Amino acid sequence: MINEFPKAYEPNSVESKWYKIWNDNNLFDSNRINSTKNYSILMPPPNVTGILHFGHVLNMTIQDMLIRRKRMQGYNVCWFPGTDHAGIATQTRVEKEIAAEGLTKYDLGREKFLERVWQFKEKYGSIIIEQIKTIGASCDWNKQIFTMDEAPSYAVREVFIKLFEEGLIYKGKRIINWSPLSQTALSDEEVDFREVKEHLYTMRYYFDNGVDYITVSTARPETIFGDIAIAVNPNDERFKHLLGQFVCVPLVGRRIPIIADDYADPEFGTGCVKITPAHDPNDFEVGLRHNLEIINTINPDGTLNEMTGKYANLDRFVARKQIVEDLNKSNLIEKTEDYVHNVGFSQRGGEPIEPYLSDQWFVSMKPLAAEALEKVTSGQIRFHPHHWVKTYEHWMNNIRDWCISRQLWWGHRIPVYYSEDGRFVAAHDEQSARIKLNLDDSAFLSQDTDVLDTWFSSWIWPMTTMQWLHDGVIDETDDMKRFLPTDLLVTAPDIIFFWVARMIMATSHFKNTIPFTDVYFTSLIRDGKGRKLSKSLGNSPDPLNVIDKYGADAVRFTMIYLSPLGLDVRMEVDIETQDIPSMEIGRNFCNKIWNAGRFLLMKKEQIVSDTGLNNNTILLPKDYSTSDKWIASRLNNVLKSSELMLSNYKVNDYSKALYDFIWRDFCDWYVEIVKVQTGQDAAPERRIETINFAIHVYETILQLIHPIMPFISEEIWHLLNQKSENESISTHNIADFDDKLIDTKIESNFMLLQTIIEETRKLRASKNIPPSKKLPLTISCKNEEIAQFFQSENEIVAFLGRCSEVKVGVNVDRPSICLTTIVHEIELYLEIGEAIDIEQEKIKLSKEIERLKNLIISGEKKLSNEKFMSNAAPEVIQSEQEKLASLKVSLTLAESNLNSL
RNA sequence: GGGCGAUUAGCUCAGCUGGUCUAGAGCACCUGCCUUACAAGCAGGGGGUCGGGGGUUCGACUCCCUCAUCGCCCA
Repeated sequence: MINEFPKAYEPNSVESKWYKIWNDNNLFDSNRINSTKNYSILMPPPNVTGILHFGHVLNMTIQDMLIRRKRMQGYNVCWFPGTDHAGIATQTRVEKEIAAEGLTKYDLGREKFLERVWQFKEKYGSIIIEQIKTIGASCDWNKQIFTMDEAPSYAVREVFIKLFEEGLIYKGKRIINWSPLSQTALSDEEVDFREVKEHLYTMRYYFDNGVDYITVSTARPETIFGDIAIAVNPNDERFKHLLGQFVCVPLVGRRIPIIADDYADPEFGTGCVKITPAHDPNDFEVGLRHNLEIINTINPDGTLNEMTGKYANLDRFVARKQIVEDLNKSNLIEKTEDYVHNVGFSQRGGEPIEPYLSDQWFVSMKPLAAEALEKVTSGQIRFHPHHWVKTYEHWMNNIRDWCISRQLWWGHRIPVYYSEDGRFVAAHDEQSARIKLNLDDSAFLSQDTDVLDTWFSSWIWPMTTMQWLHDGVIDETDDMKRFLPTDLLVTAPDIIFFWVARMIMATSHFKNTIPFTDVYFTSLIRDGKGRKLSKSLGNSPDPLNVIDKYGADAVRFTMIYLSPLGLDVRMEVDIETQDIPSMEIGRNFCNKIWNAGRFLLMKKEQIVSDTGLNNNTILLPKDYSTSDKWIASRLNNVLKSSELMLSNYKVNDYSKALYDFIWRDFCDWYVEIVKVQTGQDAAPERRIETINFAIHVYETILQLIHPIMPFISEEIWHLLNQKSENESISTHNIADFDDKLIDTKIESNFMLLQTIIEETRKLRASKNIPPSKKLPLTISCKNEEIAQFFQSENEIVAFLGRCSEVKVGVNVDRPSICLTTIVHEIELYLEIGEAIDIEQEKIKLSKEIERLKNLIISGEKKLSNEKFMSNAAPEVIQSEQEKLASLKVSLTLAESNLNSL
């Protein structure tokens, strides 16, 4: 058997082996068992053409942990996986691909181009899903959907039609965020504002007389061709007399009026502001109020158009330079100042967005927001960490309509049909559109050429994953009955508006329920310099390389261990070697767990061969030693707290609790003690029952770590049990904690034992005595009870303290040559068998006496403070009194030791 | 400008509703060890006036105010 238990854990082969077996055995199938308890999680769909990054790794691990935990608790679990079509990103990539062939999408035409995108999706679309599998994600793959699949597409159309008919979707000519690079509209959420250093130009707008002028400041002189008015504040006394007069737009020559509008801020610039309704959202509003003409002067690709004369076809920023130069030549610029202001950038392409006037489709958000806000503020949906509720509230209370149309080809085409007479209607197909429009079968219709924002299919994800409206009709599916609302959503906080908020809106509006009860916002992963790991910065190693190096379990564990709730994670990364050195935490932990298992199994084999007893009889609680009781108490504590931690999504605390319990309590202490308790001197039955008990505790440990480290726990579980591959640790319910086994008295007794052993080790270490040199130890106790305790644990102290013998007694005389220490009124005498440095010992003792005295003074001060005595809780006072008494005894002992030196 | 969060050992962080804290862990550093699994390990050590200031309290890393620095979100 030991041959099968190599000295070091080799994750790679183990991981690929088990994932295949799990999958083949339908372990992740949500119909695997028939339970009344359901638990489900919606996977945030990654982009179909994306590749795995560390954000995914953390996110997927958290989800998998909770899914696996519930699976081990007998729940009927379903983790809904899928991918989204990522409109702009995917289309851009395919455009690049065909550009390499010297083609544009217009050369191919819409249909041919879409064929290419589908080919691209077929080729690359499953990469990320396969990568997610290497992490060990236990999704129900039978339920995987893609946003462009037929069923969710049907639902998308149906949702559009419903909202259109309810009047919640409308078409309008608005200033929207235009991406010149992708040549499409974007929603407000897809724009990032950044401060940029530019210039503020103050230009002269001359009156008809050609002598007088007013000055107007702008950061965007290239938009003067669209100027249609100059606005001043109606209360601005400086300009009241000019209202109604006309000035001449520099370079352009157009005469425009001076109008009064509150939008003009007397404090800003000169107090006069040029109004360019086609190129600024605020100016657009002014234009509406004053019924001004709208002149568009920019092309969709960000170049100036024919309205700008000689500047036509120049890029907006090139044109700006040119125009400023020309204005200066004509002495039309009064001054140029440095100017820092916020500019919107496309999240996708990174270029400055252009406020652009165009016909777009919008979802009217205010009617949807009220209910969605209430779902969160009322606590029906809980956010973790809770502080995100404020951000959510703010967005909902200041919500603006959602621009959902995109001038792309890849995506769900807007299901709106126009008749020749200009009417339009939302419908699934031409035929039903004709019926709705009262047209005969032969009437010509054209479909809207735009597609919908990708998030328009994502916001109904909670329902489409459950096959809602997959045929446009079925409004309630079996999955919905079982799993809606789902239990948890795990996502990065940057998509709280894009996705979380809108899913809540959609589910509330269409199904009058919530999509999930809990939302966990994950940490952001940053490099050692605090920068977010990102592809564009090139500061992220490929997670697969890191997994290959350390194993998926190690990576999973480390990510969880380093990710506190609500805070970002910083990790040193090395791009050259594709390494994240801190992954050693998880790898070393795996190694520790592995070797503990290896040892227990070896030990059992040895005992079986020594005694001839080969059974699985486990020690009964009535026969537990102090140490057995202690580990049982610690184990049950961990079982209890892990349930509490996981049900509160404290996954980081969970990993820490396991790490400390397994490494410190189990390996450092209990396994060492097992070596004593199963030694040759022990009774054969006792030996086999004790090792079986230790293995039993260890198996529970495997169950505890399985959610975080599924592969290694499965592998060892099989090595221990010789189970068939069809069985899995994850289908055996995890043990419940037993409150009766949690014993604080035992734990404090054991702590005293630990302290004595540690003090003994410290004495040894202070003289650098190697562990091979065993020395006699005397434990001098203050009373018989404690002496008896140490007498009974004599062997353990001897083994762990590397002692040749341990003498225990009450107020034992100090041997003439020894190192001493006093702890909890107990004196330790370690005979090192050689002369000790008296002076050094005196210094040590004097320091100790000083320390004790200080503590005694502060304790006495506290206890003589009347206010403390009258205000503090009785148990606090009592513990202070006990502490003081104990300190005094220790002081006396230390002083007498010093005197005897 | 508004909101949220952070500031504890050289680094990364625990420390929840104030009193077992004489402030912990891991990494790094130093010392000693191939000791009944694990050197990816074991045993031990050094290192912090808990960002500054003020307040509440018998008592503050913990609560309040304020300032500073950093990060994120919204305008």
